[in-house]
Amino acid sequence: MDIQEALIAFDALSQETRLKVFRLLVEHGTAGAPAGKLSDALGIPANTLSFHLSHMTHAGLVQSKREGRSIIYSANFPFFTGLIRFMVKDCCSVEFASIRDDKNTGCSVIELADCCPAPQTKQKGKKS
Amino acid sequence: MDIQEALIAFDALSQETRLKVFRLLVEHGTAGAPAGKLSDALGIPANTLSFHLSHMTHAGLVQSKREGRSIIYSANFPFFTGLIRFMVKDCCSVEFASIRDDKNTGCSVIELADCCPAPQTKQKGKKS
DNA sequence: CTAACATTTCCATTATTCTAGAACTATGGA
DNA sequence: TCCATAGTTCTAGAATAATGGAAATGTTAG
Repeated sequence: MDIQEALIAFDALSQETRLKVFRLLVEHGTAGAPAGKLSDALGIPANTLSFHLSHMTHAGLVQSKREGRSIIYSANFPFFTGLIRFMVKDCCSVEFASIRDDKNTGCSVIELADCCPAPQTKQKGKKS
Repeated sequence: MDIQEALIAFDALSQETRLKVFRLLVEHGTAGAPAGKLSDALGIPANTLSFHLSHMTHAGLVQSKREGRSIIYSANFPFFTGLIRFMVKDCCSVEFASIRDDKNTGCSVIELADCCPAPQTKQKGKKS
């Protein structure tokens, strides 16, 4: 993920209808849901939704496949986690968000500092 | 962080100048940098930058304080990590991104699945 | 082939956002 | 006080994005 891709991804997520669509698709998991179902669920005209879905597809956030008369949309999870990785690596400071790869699980492990307005009473193992 | 806040945050990050400003501020850490320095560094007219900084401040991404004649802007790291938390908790599936609190360190620990295009039967080796 | 269906494309309208010149406000120094 | 410096606000035009009606496309069933 480079800065230009991230920009387009943020843009896709910065509109209420699109963010709602994305969250709805997340609920439907990798199986996804047909455009009409999303349109019904959100009460948005099919053509308007189609515009937003196309926007999100272009951004990389969702993908689609035809299944009979329907077109099934689904969230592109690897892309979304890629965006999170970009935010941690390239838009934050290691003091607040660090990332490392866990060789055993093959996962990226992110630690977010719990730097809240009201610091905990114990808080002894704090670095920094 | 609720959906409305996240929307405004994504909007703030979805514009090239603003994302560049944020990344620049991240480099300056908690100390931050005066508006003029950002303006010079990015080659953007002061008034245009001011418009974007105000946008970002309203979103919660940055904060400012006056210091003599300068106004020092800095990244709001807790807010930004809050946005990452929101993305993991409320915009993703546990299969791809999980989050838990580490009682010892007081940090949130996120695990991002290394979900590659070709899901092998077993994947012990790391691939980049 | 025709009809019904699911979705997209085309188009015009409306709304929002970006940009930068000019004017304005706030601060510190002589 | 007057001046220079540092930023912000006002303003309006240009550019971009969102919306939904109507028409077009692609798919399946009869």
